[in-house]
Amino acid sequence: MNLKELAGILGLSQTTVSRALNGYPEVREATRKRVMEAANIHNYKPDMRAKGLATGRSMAIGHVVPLSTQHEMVNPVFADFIAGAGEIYSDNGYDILLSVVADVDEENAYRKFRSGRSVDGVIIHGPHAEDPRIALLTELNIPFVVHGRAGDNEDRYNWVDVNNRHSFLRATEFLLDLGHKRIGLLNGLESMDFARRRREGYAAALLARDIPIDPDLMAAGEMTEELGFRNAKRMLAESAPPTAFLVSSMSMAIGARRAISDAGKTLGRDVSVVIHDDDLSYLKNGSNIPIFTAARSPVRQAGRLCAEMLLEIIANPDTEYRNVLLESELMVGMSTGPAPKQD
Amino acid sequence: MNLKELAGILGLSQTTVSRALNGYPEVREATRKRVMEAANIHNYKPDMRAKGLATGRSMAIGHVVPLSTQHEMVNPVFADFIAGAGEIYSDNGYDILLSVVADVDEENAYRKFRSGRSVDGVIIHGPHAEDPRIALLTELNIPFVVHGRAGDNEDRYNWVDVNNRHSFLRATEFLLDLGHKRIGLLNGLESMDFARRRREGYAAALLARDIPIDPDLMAAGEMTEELGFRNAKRMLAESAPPTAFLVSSMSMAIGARRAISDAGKTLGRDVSVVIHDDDLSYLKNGSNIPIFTAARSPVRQAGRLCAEMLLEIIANPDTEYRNVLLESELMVGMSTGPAPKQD
DNA sequence: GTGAAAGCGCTAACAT
DNA sequence: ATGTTAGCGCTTTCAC
Repeated sequence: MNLKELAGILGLSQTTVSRALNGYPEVREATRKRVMEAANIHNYKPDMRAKGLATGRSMAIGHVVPLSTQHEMVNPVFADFIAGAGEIYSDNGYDILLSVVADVDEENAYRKFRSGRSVDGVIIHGPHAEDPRIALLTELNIPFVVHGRAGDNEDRYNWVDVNNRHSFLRATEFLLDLGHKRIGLLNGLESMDFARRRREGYAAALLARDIPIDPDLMAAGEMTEELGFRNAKRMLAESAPPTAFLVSSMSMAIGARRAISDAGKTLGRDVSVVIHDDDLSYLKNGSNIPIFTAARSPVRQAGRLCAEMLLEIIANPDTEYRNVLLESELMVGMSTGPAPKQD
Repeated sequence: MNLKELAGILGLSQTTVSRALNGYPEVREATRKRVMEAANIHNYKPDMRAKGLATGRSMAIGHVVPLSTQHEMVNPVFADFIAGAGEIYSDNGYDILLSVVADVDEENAYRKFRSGRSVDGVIIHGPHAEDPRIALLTELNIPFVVHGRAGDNEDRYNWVDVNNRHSFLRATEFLLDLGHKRIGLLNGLESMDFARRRREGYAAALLARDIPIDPDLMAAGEMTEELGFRNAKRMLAESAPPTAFLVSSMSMAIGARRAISDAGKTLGRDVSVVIHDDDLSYLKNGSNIPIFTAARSPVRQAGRLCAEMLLEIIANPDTEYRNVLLESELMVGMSTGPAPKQD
């Protein structure tokens, strides 16, 4: 069933039917009602491609998922982000066009989005410090929002980020307040913008209290359980091991937890602070685990905000650059120590 | 840059340029070469919508992500599956069209795929026992492959599944061989086909050795760490607690591990067997954790196979129904007990 | 081997 | 308030 057929049945022109269906004001209400009903009865739904061809819109948002040749891991926050953004998209009739590509082909994927006119806008995931995609998409003139930030030109593009620096500063202060002096940092890859900011926050908190920064207590790498385990283990084997860990993801925290347990440390006194995604269910009960506080990073909410921002930009391209800085939420899971300082 | 412009530059007709670009045989090689080069230089890429409109193909595969109103969790294997399928898709010029919808709207999402002609085929994720989507998609006459199976009409649709029943049977036998008599089952929601099969495997292994099936040792629910923790805790508190656990996902295993640790059990003797996804990095070192063997379920590989199968079906619609049954791989992570029986 | 023209299903400018 | 017509950018007969 297409427009022509439907119009034929109704004894109307395609134009009128189209107008009635798309809410144009100049059609009589009685006609609109009749058209709507017929469309329902015959289960008419427009061909999105033809619609796109005619209007220049595709009603889809592009997300590129790079599969690294090095470390084959899908961005762990991707699913949660999509869940949040997807809510907004479907409320507005948009779909997601996913392009899974080898990371070396990423640029080409965006170019194809552009020239194939297959999307109305894109979201950039996992920005590096100084990310080339910003310049590329600006050049391609395709509306985009960055989930995160890329370096320091923060006023030259649209973004939604969580305050990673402040989160880690706050979390470090919290550990310092508990009396810890040697705090191990298990960070993500520091080529990533978020990891760089996290380290800055960590370092700033230490410096503010004149505690020297020990390179041996800092590790950066992929956020896997394996690396969390290995790096924590290495640090714990040093002559002056850390008494607490600041961890950059759930997986690493689990690895660190294992290393702590292997090293025979008593769980109640070892502390990890983890900043990560929405699932912090493990905090909701008072069990005896070394992770007892976390900075909850609202990934799903970020997804919603990115999507809202992008749709607005698409609808109204000439607005100023916009951005949102979310605060993560410091959560306490058990009470073996004082509550975190709320600032 | 569109076809018309490119043809203009070359002094050829659109037809010839189109034919040259799409590998039709009737164009002279010299011409083809000239066209290809010009296309490259001017960075010509076809408008996919127009192409789709003309050919009837959209070069996209639909995946529907239902967001349950009850339990807001994204299918945990989704990211890994997409990574595998995405490889195949992008090799063949396909993209993924993702529709995130409230689960009650799922049927409508497929209907929109159909009438909007936005996809050439779909993958069904997380099939329930007797899944209505099979009938729906068959009726809509849209090519599809199921990741998993839906009930017992296995010869009436295309599917790629892992042998859940056999995995859990084998894993249970393994625990029995170690001398365990009371084995706790922490299963997924048993409305899901895979969970039902896993329970069958578990039950069959016990029955074969005349071990009664104790309902108190079986739990089914969402595969979260929280539920793994709670159910393991409950079982461990019983008068005759389990001496081993069979766990249906990584998250639940982590929860169970915590419950075991809380209960003060010695780690070396408590056993969990987990069947889950690709990331089993935690097994690669011999640390002292209660999870020491796992059935590795090749999600990414399943993604590849589903994608390959679907593309073949799309290319050749009149083939017989096809299916692939993958075996999970039983892995041993530490050697506190005998190696698993390989059968 | 190449080109002209029709058409895919829709929207939008221009009538009436 | 409704209809006519001309595209959107591509593929695909049909002609030469």
